[in-house]
Amino acid sequence: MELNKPLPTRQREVLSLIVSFTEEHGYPPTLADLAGCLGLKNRMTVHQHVAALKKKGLVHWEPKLNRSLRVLPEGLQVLGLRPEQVGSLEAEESPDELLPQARKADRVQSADLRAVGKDKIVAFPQTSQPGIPYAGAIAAGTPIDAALESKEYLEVESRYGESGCFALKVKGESMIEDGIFDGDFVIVKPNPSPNNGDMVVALLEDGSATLKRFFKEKGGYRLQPANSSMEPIFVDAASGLTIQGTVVGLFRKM
Amino acid sequence: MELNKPLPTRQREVLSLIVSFTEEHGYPPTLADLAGCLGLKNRMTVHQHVAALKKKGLVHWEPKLNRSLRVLPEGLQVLGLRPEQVGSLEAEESPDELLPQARKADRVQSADLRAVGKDKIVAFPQTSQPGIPYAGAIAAGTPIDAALESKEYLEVESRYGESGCFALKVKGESMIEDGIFDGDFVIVKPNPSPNNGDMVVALLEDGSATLKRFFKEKGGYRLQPANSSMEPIFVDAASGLTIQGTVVGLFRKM
DNA sequence: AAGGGTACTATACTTACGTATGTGTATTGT
DNA sequence: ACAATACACATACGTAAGTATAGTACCCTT
Repeated sequence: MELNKPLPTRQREVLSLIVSFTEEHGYPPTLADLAGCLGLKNRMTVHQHVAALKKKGLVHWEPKLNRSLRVLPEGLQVLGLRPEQVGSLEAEESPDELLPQARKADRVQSADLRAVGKDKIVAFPQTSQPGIPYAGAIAAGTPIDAALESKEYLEVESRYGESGCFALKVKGESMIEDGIFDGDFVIVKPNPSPNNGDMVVALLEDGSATLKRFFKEKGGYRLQPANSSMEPIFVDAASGLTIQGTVVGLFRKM
Repeated sequence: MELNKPLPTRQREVLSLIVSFTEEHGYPPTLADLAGCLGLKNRMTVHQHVAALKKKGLVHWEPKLNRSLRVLPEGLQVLGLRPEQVGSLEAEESPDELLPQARKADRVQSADLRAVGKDKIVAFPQTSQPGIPYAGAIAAGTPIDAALESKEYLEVESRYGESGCFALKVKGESMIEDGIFDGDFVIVKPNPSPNNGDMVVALLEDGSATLKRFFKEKGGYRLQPANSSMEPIFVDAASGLTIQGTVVGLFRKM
């Protein structure tokens, strides 16, 4: 079986060290450099580790070419780094020893877990994000490794956050047949005039808000759930139906 | 007496070549590399030129250290380039005035390191999106206007983009009963070891990728679609099943 | 008990790379 | 005419750096 194996500790350390060494010195390390930083007595050990990294497609390394070592985007991803963060002389911890680097990666991971386990909507300070790397269509064969070099990013917040959109958490099953489940978040764009068939957030007379599809009919409006066990709501044109916006996106955490 | 002498043609060419070579290859050139690019038959000629450049303080060049050649800011200035335009990997852009104050401070701090090592400064865009305003649960009455004052934000990219996650576009209907439709984006976290019942991106022997729920069973694995009209896939433990990651989020554009 | 992956060491190469030394030719400007 | 500078080439040498081969040891899982 070939389940995604975790990168061996030492290889991850080497990978991380290549990044920090290159950042610090402005040129890539030699095997001897790496060995020295790792406290190894022999270059061959590093040679083996780097060879493994190359085989896994995480680094670029031309045979017999001095200092040609380079960490590929895939490698940065393994370390939890973004390409934009590398190459800048940013606040990094001492690159000399390498254990802190390894722990740094662990820290990122645990931070992620903490966020996942936490309440769904959290506002915590964050550094800039261009987006989520987009790796291609899932049925298109073997996309991951090759596609992650892509510069495409799935942009969510930048697309919706800036145009007055807001998020709502969905309760209930009224739109289940449209693939919107209880607990999902819909991204709503304030919209004065929805089109027929748009999914809208409607505010009813009684003050309750509901998520339905909007249809204009003779003498009023029909709010149609996507759940065959539920009945549509008919609203008279004269009564107070307020459309708060149309649904332009959906987000679900698992 | 020592007024600005114009840089000799050939030296300027060498200087420019160092920049472009480094950008293109990701590592600095050797003297032989430069000689080759310049059509010279001998490394010594380049050696002289580079030595002259070093003497003029335009490049950093450590004696006997392979590929330690680097163009200093002064050199970039001579070429009419701005330091921000020169990136090691690919990041660039963001002129000085857009940098937040904090980042400028970081630069001052890195001035030490510059003397020791590098001077390449790559600024990256700071779009700083806090997220999508979260307005509450949709069934909770009349939330919108009041809730928009809320300081809560639905964070998407910051949560997933940083931890090595990537996005895949879903093709097909195999997970339709789990509310994942054709055209949706799943956010995948690279995961070495999925748990039973996790939704995973699996790479099958034939090279195709598929989105299924993962179950470990005696003697192998079951990849279960969420579509009653489709059959589960059984994979023998010995054969090549690669799990590329588990699905941790879903995003749909409408 | 056997096999495989990880991790490290040691010796001994071959090649890549920087450098010293020397020669030569134009083109400048005084 | 002379020196100074820019530019180029060749030979040769020493070291920096990558690599082949071989061996040890510690875990795992089967």
